[in-house]
Order: sequence, then C-alpha cells, then structure tokens
Amino acid sequence: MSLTLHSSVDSRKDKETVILDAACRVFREKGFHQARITDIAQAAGISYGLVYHYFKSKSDLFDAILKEWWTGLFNLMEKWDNGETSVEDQLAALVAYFLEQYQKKPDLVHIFITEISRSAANLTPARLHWFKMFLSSTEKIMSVGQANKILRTDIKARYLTYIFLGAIESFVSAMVLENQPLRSKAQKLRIAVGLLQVFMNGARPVKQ
Amino acid sequence: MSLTLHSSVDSRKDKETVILDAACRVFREKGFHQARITDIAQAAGISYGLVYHYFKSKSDLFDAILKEWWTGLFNLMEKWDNGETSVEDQLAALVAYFLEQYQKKPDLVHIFITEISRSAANLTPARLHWFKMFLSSTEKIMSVGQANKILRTDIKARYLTYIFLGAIESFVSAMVLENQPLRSKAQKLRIAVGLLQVFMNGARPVKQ
Amino acid sequence: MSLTLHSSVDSRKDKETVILDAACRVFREKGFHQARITDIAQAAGISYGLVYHYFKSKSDLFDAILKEWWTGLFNLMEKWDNGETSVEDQLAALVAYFLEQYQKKPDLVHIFITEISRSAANLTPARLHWFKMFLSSTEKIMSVGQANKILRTDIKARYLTYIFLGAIESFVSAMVLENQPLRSKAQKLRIAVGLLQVFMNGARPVKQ
Amino acid sequence: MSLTLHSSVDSRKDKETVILDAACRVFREKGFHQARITDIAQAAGISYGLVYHYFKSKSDLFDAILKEWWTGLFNLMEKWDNGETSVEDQLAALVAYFLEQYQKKPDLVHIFITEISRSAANLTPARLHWFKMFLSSTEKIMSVGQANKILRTDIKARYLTYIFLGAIESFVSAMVLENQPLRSKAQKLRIAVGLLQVFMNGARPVKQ
DNA sequence: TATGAATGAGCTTTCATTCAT
DNA sequence: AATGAATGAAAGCTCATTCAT
Repeated sequence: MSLTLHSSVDSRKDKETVILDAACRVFREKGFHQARITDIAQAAGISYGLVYHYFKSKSDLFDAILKEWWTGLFNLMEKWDNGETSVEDQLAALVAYFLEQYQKKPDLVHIFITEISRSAANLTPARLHWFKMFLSSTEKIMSVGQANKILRTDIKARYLTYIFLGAIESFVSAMVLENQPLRSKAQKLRIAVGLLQVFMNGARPVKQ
Repeated sequence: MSLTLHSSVDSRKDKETVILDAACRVFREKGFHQARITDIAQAAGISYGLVYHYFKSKSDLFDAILKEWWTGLFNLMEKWDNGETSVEDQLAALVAYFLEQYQKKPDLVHIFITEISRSAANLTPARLHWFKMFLSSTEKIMSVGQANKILRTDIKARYLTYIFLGAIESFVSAMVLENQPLRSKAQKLRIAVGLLQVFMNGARPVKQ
Repeated sequence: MSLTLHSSVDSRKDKETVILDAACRVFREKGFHQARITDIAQAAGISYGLVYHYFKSKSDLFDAILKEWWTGLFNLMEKWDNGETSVEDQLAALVAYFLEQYQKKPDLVHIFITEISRSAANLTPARLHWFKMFLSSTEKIMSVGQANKILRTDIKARYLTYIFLGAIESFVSAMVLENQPLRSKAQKLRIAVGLLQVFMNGARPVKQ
Repeated sequence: MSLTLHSSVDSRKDKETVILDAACRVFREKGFHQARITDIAQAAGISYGLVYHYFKSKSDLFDAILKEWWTGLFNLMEKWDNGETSVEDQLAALVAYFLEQYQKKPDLVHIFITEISRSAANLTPARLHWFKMFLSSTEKIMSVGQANKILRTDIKARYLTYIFLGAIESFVSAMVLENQPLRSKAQKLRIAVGLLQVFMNGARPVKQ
C-alpha cells in the first residue's frame, strides 16, 4: 500500500517532468504565445485536459519551467555573496552555467534568451522581477571588475553586462540555430574559455 | 489643381507612413503575434478597417516595415561588391547603420532583432531568405578578415558573425531597454568605435 | 445649353446602363451575395463610390435589374388577359421571351433563374411578390390547358407550371453552362419549337 | 465498461449527426455563403466553437454533407457498369433515388440542386469534379438511349441530360417550395412513373 | 488520473456604405 | 459627377480553460 502510494507520488513527479520537458521543447520551437496546450500535450503523449491536472494554466506551466532556470542560476550566484570569488571566476562560472544548461537542456537556455532576456519589455511583473535581480547581480560583478581595473570604465557597468550576456546569448543562439551539440567536456571548456577570452579581451581597459 | 493632386498623393503616402510608424511602435511593444490590428489602428488614430485599405494584411504590413530595413541594409552592402572596402570599414559601416537606424527608428531596429534575428527558426520563407542573405554577406566579410589575419581563425567565420551581430544587438537592445536616446553625432561615433573595438579586440588572432 | 442638359440626362442614363450591365455580369458570375460593389464598379470601369450616386444600395441595384426582367414579362402576359390567345401560343410566347432575353441578355435570364426562381425560399417580400404573381399567371394558363384537355390532369396545374419552367430553365442553364450562343433567328425558333414540343408531348393527357 | 466506451463512440457520431442535420437545414434555408456557423450551432443547440471540434471548417462541414449525397448516388450508378440494366430502368432508378432522398432528407436534395447543380459555375475544383462525373455518367445513359432509338437524336445527349435532370429538379424543387411531403410509397411511385413518363414522352424520337 | 466534449473571448479580415473633396 | 478615404458591423476561426465522465 505504502509502496503504491510512493510510486504514485513518483508517477506524479514523472508525469510533471514529462510535461515540463515537452513544454520546454514546444515553447522553444514556437515561443510562448504561439505554443498551444494541445501541442504540448501531444509532445508529452497525453491529452490536453491532463495538463491542467498538473499545472494551473499555460502561464503557470511556463513559470514552472523558468523556476528551474532561476533556481540553478541563483543557487550559483548566492555563493559569491561572501566576496571571496574573483571576477574572472564569477564570469567564467556564468558562462559555464549557460553552457552546462545548454548541454543538458538547450531548449531551456533558448527560452530564457528569447522569452525573457530578449523580451524584457513585455514581461509579467513577476518574471521581470527575477530578470532584474539577475541583471543587478551581474552588473555588480562588472562594477567590481571596473573597480579592480580589469574592466574598462569608459563603458557603463550595465552596458558591459549587456555585452557580456549578449555574447553568451549569441553564442548559444548560434549553436541552437546551427543545431550544434556540445559533445565533450573538453569542447565545452574550450568554448567557455574562448568566449570569456573574447569578452575580457574586448572589455579590458584601454591604454590611454 | 496640380497642387491638389500632389497633396492628394502626399496624403496617401502620409497616411501610409502614419500607419507604418504606428505599426512599428506596436510591433516593437508587443511582438508581431501579440500585436492586434486594433492596437495599430488605435496608435495611428484611425479605424481598424482603414489599415486594410492601405495594407493587404497584418503580414503584409509587417513586410512593408521590414522592407525599409532590408532596403537600407542591402543598399549599403552592395557597394562593397567591388572589394575595395576594408574589412574594418565594412564592419564599422554595419555598426553605423544599426546606430543610425536606432537613432531614426529605434523600433525598427528592435523589430529586426527580436522578430527576425532572434526568431530565425520561425520565419516565413520570404523573411528567412532575406535574413540568410544578410548572414551570408556578413560571414563573407568575416572570412576575408580571417584570410587577412585580422580575425582569429579558431572560431568559424559564421560564429564570428553571430558574435559580432550579437554584440551590436546587445548594445542596441540595451539602449532600447534603458530607453537611452542617441543624442549627438559624437556620442554615436563614440559608441560605434567602442563597440567595434570591443569586437576587434576580442576577435583578433591569438598569439600562440 | 438645352443640348448640354439633354446630353447630360442621356449621360446619366448611359452611365446607369453601364452600371446595370456590369452588375448583371457580376451578379451572374458570383451570385448576389458574393458579388461585391467593387467588382461591379471595376466591371463598369468606374469607382465604387459612383455606384452609390446612381443606386441607393446593392439591393436597389439588384432590384433595378430585376425590374427590367419583370417589366418585359408582364408586358407580354397582360396582353393575354382578354382570353383570345390559345394556351399553346401563350406557352410558345413564354419560351420565346426566355430565348429572346437569353439572346439579348443571357446574364439577366441566368440571374432570374438562379437568384429568383431557384431561391424562392429566401426572397425579400417584394421580390417574392413578383415571382408569385408570375407563377400564378403561368398556373392559370396550365389550368386552362387542362380544362381544354390539351394538358394531362393527373398532375396539378402548379406542378405542370414547375415542370414547364424547369424545362425552360434547364435548357437555358445548359446553354449558359455550355456557353452556347443563339446565332440565328431560325435556330432560336427551332429550339423554341423543340422545347415546347418536348413539354407538350410530355404533358399531353394520357390515354387510359 | 465496454458499454460506456461504445456509447461514447456513439455520442461522437450522434453529435456529428446532430451538427450535420442542423447544417443541412441551415444550408438549405440560407445557402452556403449566407449560412453562418452561429446559425448552424444554434440549430444544433450547441456553441459555435463545438462545430469546429467536429469539423475543420465550414467548407469541410459542407463537403461532409455532400459526401453523403454522392456516395449514395455513385453506389447506385456503379451497379450499371456491366451494361445489363436498360436505359429506362436506369433513368427510373435515378428518379427514384432523388425521390427517396427527398423523402429522407429533403434538405439534402435541395442543397444538391441549388448549391451544386445550379451553381456549377462557381464550384470548388473538388466539388466540380464530382458533379462532372455525375453528368458524364448520365450523358452516357442518354447516348445509349439514342443508339437504341428510344430517345430522339435531334437533341444532343448532353442536352437531354440537362432536360432530364432539370425535370427532376423542378419537381423536387416544387415539392420543397410547396412543402409537400412524400407520404406513401405508392405516392412516390406514382410521381416517379409520371415524371419518367413525361420525360420519355417528351424525348422520344420524332416521327419524320 | 485521464479524456476530450464544450464554451466563448478574442482575433483577423471583408465589404457595404458614407462622406469629404 | 466622380473619387476613394474612412468606418464598423459581421463573420470565420483559434485556443485557453472548464468540467462531466
């Protein structure tokens, strides 16, 4: 009996995951507004009515997907609150997070880029809140980098933030568009290092 | 009489322009799919029926907006066919085009970025065609830059293209998001130079 | 001056006729509801606004077309009120009227058949009124024919009416469909005679 | 359990039938173009959205109605391919089919006449295809009748086809218009025989 | 849990009609 | 007389969401 219950709970989690994965795929393919619940249900191999058994609404389902993204990201960033991690390491860790996520869930990264980062103007208040928190945290890193003279100061910290995220996003978008998989750990490292190098080179202080 | 006729022709053009401008604004605010004809008509101060007097459909209206963008861009790029312009100058001209357009029509630039560049996966065939032509042309510039040893070759020309465009887009997106106006010619130049510098620095060949 | 006025009146008539002819063509091609004022104006070589200068509405324009039809038909039939014309001659005259009209204005006949005769269930009260008057008059002829023993009585006069008109309509429809012109007077006569013969043969009293 | 499943399947069929019947009624009353989905839904006692749950579009719904008509008709006619049925019997069977259908589904017959037979000029390609097949098959019967000297040859087989179908249609139209029900089998037979007689008499070869 | 029937708000588009010029 | 800009009612269709089974 208890086994049944347990497996039933697991089954709930499993089904939720199946739906979330399907939704991820469909949201990435069509975008939030163009994605239909029917599409998601079909992709998950269930009836569309069942989606509402697990999620309150389309919006709710979307937020559940985003939650995964933000949880991972803020878990990572809150470790830096003690100030012991170098700017380079923090930026490297950010790049690494994007690439790791891209490896595990490319759709999730793509959704973040297109539906959040690139659509910031139209976000719901809750979604905007998380995004702004993320921007602020990244901007703080840039400010420290400027204070430490490893980043140029003739471009505002917020702009450096945009450039940095833009570079990551471009790279990832490109890989999505080209359908490029991240095969080995080595390859991931090489790209991460290259990407960071391009940014740090580009953003290093100019000799007057 | 000729004046009347002339002003009548102008009136049609004027109204078309009013609609196009309103559409530009609304498409930027809400995105193509979320923008309603009613919104556009309201923004233009006319009834929704009139939109269809000037444009065949919502899609047609959108294409009319894009046409302006592509016309300007390809007019610029076809001058380089003779091979007499340096890679740096071509890239600088591209940056300048984006910034100039952003100054004149920030919404247009934003639409290009969000609806074309960042949504390439869902474009209509016609729209994809133009975008791919643009990508190819830019990639060709990067290839020449690599051949001339002013751009690193450990990153594929197509990826350099994405990074370059991504940097421009990030910058412009940031300005859109921050509602940052481009006040003086000097400011525009400074940003363009800075942006190009960041890219060229970041993308310059690595000493082995 | 008076010449000018006169020619102006003529010009009004002319333009009205042009519109009526165009409308006839378009109504026949598309049916009343599918015909657009724009189509008619285009067919007439004028702007759609001008149609409303000559006719109050689309419905009004349609009625103006029908008026031509009914006027001719009732002009013909009222001559028979004195009872001096034989049943055969009356039926022959009816056939002749349809064929003549078909020769002069095939579209008009087609409109009568499809929009009035075959759509009797949906007519406006005014249009239904005229149609019912025509049916009654024709039925009266059939009744006389039955009384005179030249038409079978085992089929109600009203049904004979439908068959008779149905035969004419079939023939004319066929000619319309096959795009068959009525070339000579002789040909017209031959068809009229044949058609009448088919009906009279078919409808003649059965020997018990 | 199996009962529940079965009744569920039935329920889908039932609802489809309810919609088809309602559509039949409305299409007959207003014609295809004037019939609104709302009308059909109202007639079926459901919401308009549900119509789209069962049928892809208004056109699709219309075709579903026509399919019933053509299926019955071609099932009947393909039995004659072996050439063993006499011309009279074939024509009689056609008349009978129209009358039987009229008895069961008068709206269906009316729709065929007004929307297909009488509107052949504006049919969609698919609809025209079926209609032309039917015309050809009927024309073939007439040709055989002419070869067998039981039908006059001074009228082309195709024209005889039009007259024959026109006679049936007139009759049926009349019954529709007069709201005349077909009460008994005997009555149906009498009308069928009368109708065929009228045609065969009218179309029999003329003695020279 | 699971299904899909049922609903209706909401969107694009068409087109008769009006009216300023 | 003549044009076509302007309006808005009306219709087809989509799809998130609810709910009976």
